[in-house]
Amino acid sequence: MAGRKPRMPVKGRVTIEDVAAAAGTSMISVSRAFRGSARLSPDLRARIEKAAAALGYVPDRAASALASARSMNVAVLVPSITNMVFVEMLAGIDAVLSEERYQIIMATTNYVPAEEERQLRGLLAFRPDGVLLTGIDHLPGTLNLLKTPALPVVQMMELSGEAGSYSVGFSQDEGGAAIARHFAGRGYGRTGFVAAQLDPRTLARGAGFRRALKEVGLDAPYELLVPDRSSVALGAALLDRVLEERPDIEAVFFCNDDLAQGALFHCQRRGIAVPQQLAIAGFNDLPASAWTVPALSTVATPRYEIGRKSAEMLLDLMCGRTPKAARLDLGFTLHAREST
Amino acid sequence: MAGRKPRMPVKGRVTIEDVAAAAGTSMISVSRAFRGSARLSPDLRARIEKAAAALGYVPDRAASALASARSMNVAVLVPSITNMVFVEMLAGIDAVLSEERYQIIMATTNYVPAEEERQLRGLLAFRPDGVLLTGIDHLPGTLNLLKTPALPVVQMMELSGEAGSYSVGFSQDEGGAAIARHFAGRGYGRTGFVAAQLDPRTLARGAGFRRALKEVGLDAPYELLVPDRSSVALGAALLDRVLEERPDIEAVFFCNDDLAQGALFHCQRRGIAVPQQLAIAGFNDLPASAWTVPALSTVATPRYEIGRKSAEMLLDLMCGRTPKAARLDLGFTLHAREST
DNA sequence: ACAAAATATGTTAGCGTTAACAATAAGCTC
DNA sequence: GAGCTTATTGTTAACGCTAACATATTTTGT
Repeated sequence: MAGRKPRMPVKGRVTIEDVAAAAGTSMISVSRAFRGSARLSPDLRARIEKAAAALGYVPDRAASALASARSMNVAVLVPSITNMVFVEMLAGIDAVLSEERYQIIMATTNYVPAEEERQLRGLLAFRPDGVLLTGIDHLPGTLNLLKTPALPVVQMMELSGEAGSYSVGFSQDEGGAAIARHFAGRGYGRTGFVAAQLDPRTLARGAGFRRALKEVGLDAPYELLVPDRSSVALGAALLDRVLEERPDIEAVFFCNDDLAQGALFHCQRRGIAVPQQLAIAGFNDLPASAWTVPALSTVATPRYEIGRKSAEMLLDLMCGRTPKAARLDLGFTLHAREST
Repeated sequence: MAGRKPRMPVKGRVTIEDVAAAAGTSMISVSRAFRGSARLSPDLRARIEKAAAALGYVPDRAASALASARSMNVAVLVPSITNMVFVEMLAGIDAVLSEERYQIIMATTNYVPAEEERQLRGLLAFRPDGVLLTGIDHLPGTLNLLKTPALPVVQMMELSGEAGSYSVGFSQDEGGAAIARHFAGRGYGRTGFVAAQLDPRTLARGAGFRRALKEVGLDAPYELLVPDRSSVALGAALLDRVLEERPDIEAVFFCNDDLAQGALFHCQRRGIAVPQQLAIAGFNDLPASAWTVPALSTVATPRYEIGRKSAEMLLDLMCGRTPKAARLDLGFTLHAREST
């Protein structure tokens, strides 16, 4: 009306309206055709599909999300994707969600709770229909962000005791305890626990290890905890420190396989016989751990299944269904191999 | 007007209008405050920020993208995130893009060109402002999808000869050749090339290896190529096949470090001395490769830098600037270690 | 002191899609 | 064949935000 300059049409963007015009129908029918479910005559559907293909139409999620109040996005927060454990978990999540046409919007927290909150805030701008968090320890602000729009949330890797919260994982504490009992069964008395990247799951493993040693009547372990990020290189370095401080140590539980592999290699290099002079155990069962020489004893964790089941639980919540259980324990498996 | 039932207000969603009301100002000022750049009086800005914080306002990217024709999303396609190489590349991309408030929307192609096209179509629904692709080989349909909206695209890991296309990477072919020359320098005459997951980059390494062997006057290598996904386990299995068919082989170039590590471990298990009885080289220099015993000879690839530089180049393109170069070669480094 | 320029804020109309209706055509019951 | 249901298609008004203007308000130059 008022003589405003019309906005420059964005070049080349094909909209639902263009498709409708080309197919000789209305926008809403095109919308229905693309969402599948609605009833359309096969004839109309075919015409629309042809027109859309010819024009190279790609639906706009932003517009769709705005209009429908469903984004078909799921926000996923993981500590790191340098760690294969979380990558495999993501693969499980994606396998389930992509089937239902949900898109994963992912961010990494670098194991820092404040970073989790910051990244979550960024992901919420995508108006996700649900959220998957790693672990059960979150800042109050993080939980607050999820409270106002009452977003469905599932926590992964650990089991929550909190009422009204959903979680899929296993007992990290029991995992550590399993290693302790294994050490006891092998007759190792002077043990150690070496950990890096002291996230809650790592600490829980240590706590379980300590507890179970006590339960079977063994001495408390020598402990070496450092805040650095785990790596094979760090495992080698920490092994040196352990042997310097406790030359008589018999068995060491490394909080994950990266460290354990590094220690294993370093023993080889230093000519320390594993397990005769020193037994080594890890955690997670990374793909290479079965193939090192000696093969690494470790606790295999079902992260792919955790990803799948978490996604399924979230799917239930997003569709308004009640999940069978609010807390799903998928357990773990001790693999006693050559290194112990 | 017509007595339509008003749409249920979506519960709990705080909009820019709510913030404006609470701060006693207009929507546009809130919008400006959140986008930073626009000029606002410090007083108004403070009031808006306070109101937004109190209400727990989170901007809606979908609405913003729709209104501004800029999504601040960048689509990234990688073959796999099980492969650490691409994870590190992603880290480089994210380091640069998150700085400029862009969000990465990522999908994996599983090394399948048709899957790349399918996933790209899904990502385009996010109306990304730019696209990062892995490799320079794409289906015609894939390129077509990117042509219509004239999206900025940068190709990563390989160098494109195509005019008008942008790429950041290194010569995979030359990487393979470097191993060949290294083998020649060490005096190995009977060589082999073992590859899995036959993507274009893997094949280029093989081609370079073959070419350079010829150049230095050595026999063509024994070759074992399988389509399976690379893994440590597969490396061990392939080593057996190599030794069965060519017991007199002196040096084997595995197309990546996963396979090479598996072969290394397997030699150890079978009591084959590396490098005395058999020399082994890999490709990529994974973190563990410097720590195995013997340490693995390999070609270190600058994937983190490739990620960074690709993102910077894309940033240039998205802002309408012309990148310094359309093709950026970041090279590679041969690490001759104990395994050769 | 007064126009000109710069700064700060507001108004309006979409962006591309879908929910909620409305309308029309076709099929069915008895 | 009237009255009802069902299947198919269309119309309109949002969704939450920002571009493009318009309108104060202040600063600057001379």
